[in-house]
Amino acid sequence: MPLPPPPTLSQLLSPPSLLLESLQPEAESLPPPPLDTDTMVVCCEGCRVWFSGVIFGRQKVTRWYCSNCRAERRAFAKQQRYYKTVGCGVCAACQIPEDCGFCTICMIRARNPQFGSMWKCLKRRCLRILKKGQGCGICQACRNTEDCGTCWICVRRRMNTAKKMKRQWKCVKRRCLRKKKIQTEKKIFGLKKLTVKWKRPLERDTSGTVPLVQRKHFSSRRRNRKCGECEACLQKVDCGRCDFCHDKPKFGGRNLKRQKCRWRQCLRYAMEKNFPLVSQSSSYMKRIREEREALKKLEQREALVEQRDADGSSSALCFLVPPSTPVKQEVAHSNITLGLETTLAPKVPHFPLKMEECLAEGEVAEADESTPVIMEIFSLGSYQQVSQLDGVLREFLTELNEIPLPAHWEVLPLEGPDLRLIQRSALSTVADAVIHIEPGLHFHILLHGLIVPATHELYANHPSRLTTVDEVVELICDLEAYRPCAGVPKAACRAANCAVLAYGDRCSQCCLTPWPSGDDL
DNA sequence: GCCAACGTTGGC
DNA sequence: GCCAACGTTGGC
Repeated sequence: MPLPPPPTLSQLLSPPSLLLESLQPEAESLPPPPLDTDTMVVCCEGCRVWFSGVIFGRQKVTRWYCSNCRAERRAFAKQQRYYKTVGCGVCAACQIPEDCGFCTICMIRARNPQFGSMWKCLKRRCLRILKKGQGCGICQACRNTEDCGTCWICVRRRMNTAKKMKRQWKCVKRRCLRKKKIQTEKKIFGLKKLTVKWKRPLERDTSGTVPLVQRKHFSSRRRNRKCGECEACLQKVDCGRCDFCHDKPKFGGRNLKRQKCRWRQCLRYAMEKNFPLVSQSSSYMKRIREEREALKKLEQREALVEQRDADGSSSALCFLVPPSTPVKQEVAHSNITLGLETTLAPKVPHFPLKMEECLAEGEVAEADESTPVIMEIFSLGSYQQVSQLDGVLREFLTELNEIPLPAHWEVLPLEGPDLRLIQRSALSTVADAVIHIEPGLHFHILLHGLIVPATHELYANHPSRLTTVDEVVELICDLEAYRPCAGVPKAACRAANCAVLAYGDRCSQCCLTPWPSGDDL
């Protein structure tokens, strides 16, 4: 049966609502009024025109629309409802005669034929239904159903037919006009404008007493993102390997990203911008880790291949230089690495070493940021062990080696299927505690060889699986709030169900166990 | 909210 | 004018 033609917006808009007519305040195109709440001059959220004489009564209104906009919105909503229930009958989706049988809705319906009939097969859902964030759906641009074919986006799309455009650019003539208008107004009347206009006293100083350097810093619209002192700022040569370098024309790139070499991006600026969040923001940490990891993987692969090519030997050492250390410095570091490998390898075979581990306790603190840090050194033997590790744990190992672990925690040599972290410092309350991360990322904790029972509150306070390095760090931080139960080193004093970790001297279980006489201790 | 893409700025 | 790269836009 042919569908009735869908109602047009103009049909839906006529006749105008009588109710709205009666409520219509005096419309004026006024400039933004002073912020006086008693004047009741309100800006319409739809057309952005200012109206005076608006009465809210007791209603709490956060968004207000003028009568025309309300009518438009109601008509639009009605039309959308129509598209959702009946469909426009014209678009490609409405032309499909049968359900696809594969979409989520069809699958659910296959399992449960009683499933609500109002849910349409996703492939048959009218294309004129506007999704949130797509635009107002009302303005002329939103109502255009086809690309103009003449704007620069359309032209470029035509030119790039062989090489598809990376992003799905929207035809200029189909970009929501209202969205644009609102954004423009926000810019004009919003805080941004004020912040641009406002000038620091230093900049306003015309006496010439302010040093040029300072004035230059504040007068620049572009913020100086260089401290000029950190390792990254002192690096004058692009690495030529990172994604931003690859983008540069001098490295044969297309100049699309136009960003500074990753290893030349000021470290202090990054810290200043993000420092308060560094320990809290998992997304920031995630981003940093992902960036570092992606590059490190690339360098790791290249370093391995290069070394194998150079040595022609399967026992070649794999040197991993931190990303902040540019390619040109690799030779120098290689010498250091060789020395370390030779002297330390027998003591800790196949173990990823960090520079801090090669320094005496006091020296660690003295090693500043500029100290080149060798992220990982391992022989092919350890490389093989790493590769034999569960895939997920292997990823995890890489991530753990990327982040600074809490003081004196380190990853243990790979033995068995678990990834293990140990507290090395004898001064720590949980010295020698070992966190075992099992394949599947479940974990358990051992202290002096005793397993912390699964009933311990520590497990309850953390996810059963450690899926991010942040969770590992949080676990460590929590763990360090405990100390070994007094019963741990003294089996005779230990309850059968000793919690191993306690807040006080003894866990609650051991507190219930009477201590034996001194002779038994 | 993220990030690719790109307009634009500012140093040279 | 060229070029590096900052800051914003807009699709996802």
